[in-house]
Amino acid sequence: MKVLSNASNYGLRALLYIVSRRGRGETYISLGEISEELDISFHFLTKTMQLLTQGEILVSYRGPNGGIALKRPAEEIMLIEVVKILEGEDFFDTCMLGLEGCDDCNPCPVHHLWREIKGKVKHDFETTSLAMMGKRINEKNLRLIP
Amino acid sequence: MKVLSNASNYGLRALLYIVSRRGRGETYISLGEISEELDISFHFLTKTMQLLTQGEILVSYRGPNGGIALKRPAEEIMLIEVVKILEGEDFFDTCMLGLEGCDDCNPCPVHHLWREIKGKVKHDFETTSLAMMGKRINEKNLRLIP
DNA sequence: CATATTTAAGACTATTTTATCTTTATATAT
DNA sequence: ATATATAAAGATAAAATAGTCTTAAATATG
Ligand code: SF4
Ligand code: SF4
Repeated sequence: MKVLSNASNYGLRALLYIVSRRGRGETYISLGEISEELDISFHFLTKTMQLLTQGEILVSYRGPNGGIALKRPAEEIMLIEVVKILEGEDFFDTCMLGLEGCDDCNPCPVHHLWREIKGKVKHDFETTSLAMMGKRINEKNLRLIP
Repeated sequence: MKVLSNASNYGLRALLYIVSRRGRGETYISLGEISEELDISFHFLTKTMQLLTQGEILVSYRGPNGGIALKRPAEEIMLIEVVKILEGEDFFDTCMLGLEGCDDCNPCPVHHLWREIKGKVKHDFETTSLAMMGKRINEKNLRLIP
């Protein structure tokens, strides 16, 4: 059961890497460092992070000592915003049986199940900020690599 | 957010079509009828249903008036069995961030969220039988097509 | 037996996702 | 100025998923 694409996985892990390493003094973190630390293909990661830069999550700076950094406070960036950029705005419009053009009034046989599941995922993503995750990672010493 | 492949979607919809139309007298329902009624590619559906036949969910019969039928009572077939055949036995072993080799003791930053979500999906699939769905479909007149 | 109907099997094509490689643009440092 | 480090952009390749087409095997019927 895969709910996120690899691109999203990489993007989220990279952001979590950044927020969990804040305060070490660096302003920009290079994509080379992230791809190496997290063992993610450099070029693929680059493309993914470009989307987040275009999506106003990150700012980037070229040249020596350049890299990427959060554009806004980590407290203000909810996971849902990241996911919507990487997966598309319609991420939560998809359906369990792949049907279309339906709502609570015109449900398919699994709508009641799907509604709850999708609701929980959406709620989780809406209420979790990068700051919360960063704190959690450091406090519990959680891993970002296999 | 897509949790099931197209093959699973088609397979489930076909099974639901069968159980919601039981008792009309036919023993076997042809793949041609199903693919037409549900607007699913005939050949693709055929391949999918072959997996379910091999997986002891269906029996098939060739020749005129042939088709497929449930091998066991609809009460005994839980959705999880179907999904595991079509998606693989490891369907519930995948992870939110795509990491591997982890469990409750070695969690990644989103493990607590993922655990709950995956648990609910698994529980839903484990406790829902084809018979329950068939009854539901007929009682509430639910649709299987877009 | 001959023919029509239906599933089984597998080759083939198309699309999407994932990954790699190459080139370009921009900034820094010497 | 020149060399170096870095992100941006885009071309190309590989792999996974989805879909189509062809042929074979089994069965029923006349
Ligand atoms: S009825 Fe609900 S679960 Fe089914 S396809 Fe529509 S929105 Fe999705
Ligand atoms: S820690 Fe949990 S959610 Fe994270 S990758 Fe492992 S099993 Fe999946």
